[in-house]
Amino acid sequence: MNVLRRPSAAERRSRILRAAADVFFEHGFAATSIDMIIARIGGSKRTIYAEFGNKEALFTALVTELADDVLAPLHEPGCNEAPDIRTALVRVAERLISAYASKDLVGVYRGIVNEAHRFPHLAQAFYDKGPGRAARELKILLDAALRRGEIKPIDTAVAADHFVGMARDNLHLQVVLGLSGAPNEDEIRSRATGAVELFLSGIATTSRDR
Amino acid sequence: MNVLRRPSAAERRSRILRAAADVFFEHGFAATSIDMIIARIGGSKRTIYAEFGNKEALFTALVTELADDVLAPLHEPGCNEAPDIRTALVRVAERLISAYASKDLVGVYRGIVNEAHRFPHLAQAFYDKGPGRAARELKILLDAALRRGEIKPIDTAVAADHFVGMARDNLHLQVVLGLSGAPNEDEIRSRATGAVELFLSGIATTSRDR
DNA sequence: GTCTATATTGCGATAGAC
DNA sequence: GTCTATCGCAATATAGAC
Repeated sequence: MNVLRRPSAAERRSRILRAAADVFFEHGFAATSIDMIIARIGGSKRTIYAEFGNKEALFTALVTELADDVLAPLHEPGCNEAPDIRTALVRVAERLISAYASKDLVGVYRGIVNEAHRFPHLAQAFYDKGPGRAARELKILLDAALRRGEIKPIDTAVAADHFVGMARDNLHLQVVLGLSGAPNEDEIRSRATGAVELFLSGIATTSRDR
Repeated sequence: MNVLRRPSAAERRSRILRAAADVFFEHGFAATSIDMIIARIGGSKRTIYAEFGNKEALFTALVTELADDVLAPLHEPGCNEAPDIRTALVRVAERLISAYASKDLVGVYRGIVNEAHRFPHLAQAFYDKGPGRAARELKILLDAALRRGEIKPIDTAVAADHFVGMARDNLHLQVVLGLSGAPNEDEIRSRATGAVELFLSGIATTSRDR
């Protein structure tokens, strides 16, 4: 049953995390046993314990690493280097909406909501890395636009929160509740431009029309 | 420890629901036993089973009835009878924000996110009664304002979704994740007017300044 | 209190790396 | 050949269900 080549440490680790994610997301933290993960990928419990230490650490690792992967596009260099605030916001909104509707982030979100009392530090880390960081970076973007005179003098931190809220939207909620699948490219683009249009025409000094 | 007067059926029912809510919200559906509820209010398991049938039905009842209670202010008569769209929106936003941050709604939300796969109909009902209904009623409000010429010709359904998203906001997320307590009156009012200002200046035909 | 499930650990055997 | 990671199984501990 063994493969011929011994997989690298990184391969092994990510295989474990992928399988663990699938099982944790389907059954929840408490109802997931290490054996269920082993059943999917083979190998020995000892390998998992050697790599992660214990079940909580495995859960923590998969939550943080999966969240990092999903959210990475939001912080790519070049993300903030748009010619104007409108283009920059559309780009951010598309990535936000897409991330919020992704299977992995929804799984992570559900897991954290379930286990927030058991892993308070994890809930904090999730918020800081996701919506918190998005709002912080957005505030920087807005401050720059403010200096360039592109937007009205408003509280940019509050505006950033509103924007992230709009991007999260009822669509994210429907996905979290299992009422809707992931949106397609067109839907994401349309929602992103719509949100930016609404957001911008509110704070732009020059009130453009659609 | 017993009271002299036998409580009415309605009193008994709501006492059970209150206790059940507290226990379910603290431990989650799976980890809650009927005995834990009995331990809080006394009485017999038979009373609960006679009233609700089983654990799932009890959970369903408390989720729907608590959600109804929390969301009732959103649908009160008079809510839509404001002199202008701005006043109406502020009123709606305050009630939305307040509801989203309330202990009961957050508890219900967590429970449903946990058990969405077990109670798909419940997730659907929760969405329809809460964010879905709010967006529907908001759309009616916006359509009326549109006919009165108060706002630009936009897709009012999408705009309503955006508004509800703004109201839900990072604040709601922080409460759900246990990172923040309920906001006070001032914070709610300030967030509501801020969101409406941002929202309105985007869609109002006359671009007012703050 | 008993019983079951499962997290966690111990250890000899083995397969690939070198 | 040695060396090391991994495997497979067995054993221990413990928490919760009944």
